[in-house]
Amino acid sequence: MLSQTVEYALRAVVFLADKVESQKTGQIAEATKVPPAYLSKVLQGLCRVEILRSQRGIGGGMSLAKKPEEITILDVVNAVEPIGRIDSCPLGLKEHGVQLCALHRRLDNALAMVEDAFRNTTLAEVLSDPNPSVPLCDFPSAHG
Amino acid sequence: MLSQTVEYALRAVVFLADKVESQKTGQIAEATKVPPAYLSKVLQGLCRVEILRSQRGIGGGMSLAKKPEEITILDVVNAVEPIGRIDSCPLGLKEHGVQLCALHRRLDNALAMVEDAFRNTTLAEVLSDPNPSVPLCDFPSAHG
DNA sequence: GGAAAATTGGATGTCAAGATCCTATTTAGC
DNA sequence: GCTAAATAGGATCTTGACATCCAATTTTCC
Repeated sequence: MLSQTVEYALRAVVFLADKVESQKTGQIAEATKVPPAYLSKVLQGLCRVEILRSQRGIGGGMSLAKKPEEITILDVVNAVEPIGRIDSCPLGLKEHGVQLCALHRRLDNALAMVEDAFRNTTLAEVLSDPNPSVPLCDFPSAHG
Repeated sequence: MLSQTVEYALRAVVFLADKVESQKTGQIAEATKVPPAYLSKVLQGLCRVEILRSQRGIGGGMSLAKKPEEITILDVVNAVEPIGRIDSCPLGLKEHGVQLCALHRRLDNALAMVEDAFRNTTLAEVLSDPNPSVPLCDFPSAHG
């Protein structure tokens, strides 16, 4: 239900949120197990919406454009593939104004719950979660 | 975030939940504004999991295989495109057992909320919703 | 200024979802 | 049994998501 690209993007930003220096896309790709060439495109997209910042040339790479406390899961998801809330009748009929029918209102409520959950979770919260499994599952807690 | 096919399937079952007689796929397609040939395939899938029942020949068509109180949104969604809960680390690492990391646990929690919401909504509830917009937006309340 | 290191972006390939069409099969009614 | 009405299912087409590759551009360091 969540696209592969969203998953890739989230892995990358979580990985970067833990780092103080910029990281090359190759490093990020290896750590997050994402195809490097494809990850490159995904990261470009995240740069355009200013979640990431890129630096070319020697010593360059990718880094967060904001503090981890200022980036939410929703920011990342929306940059890649918006949740797609239902804001008007998908059948296109306007007979009932903006009010959704029972079916679509319930579907949209579910989407709203997801959106809220994502909006209320920052990268900082993910990193500080007292979960014995470290983010991305396979990283020892080597920060830097 | 919800696939087009899920939307089509839900429209069809909600439409049928309101009918006592079986409906031809062409009628369903027209009412729900879904491409007829494609809807046919979707309905076939719903028959296989026994959400719908089909009847060939003159006077045949599609009808619910169960009472509207016994079919949930989740039943329909799962028949077409399962929610895709995250039950193990997407990176494939097993170092931390079955425990998800902070990122994936939060993503899975969001999926769980959707799953619960869908499991707790039957077609009967959708139909009896006191919403001024009738289901599928454009149907007058002509039952039959 | 030249070489090496990195991202950028265009072109292209692959595969599954979405969609269509046509024939086969089943069924009701005569 | 024959015919008309309906679904079943196979073959095919189209489009977008996912993915790869390579040349162009920017940047640092010497």
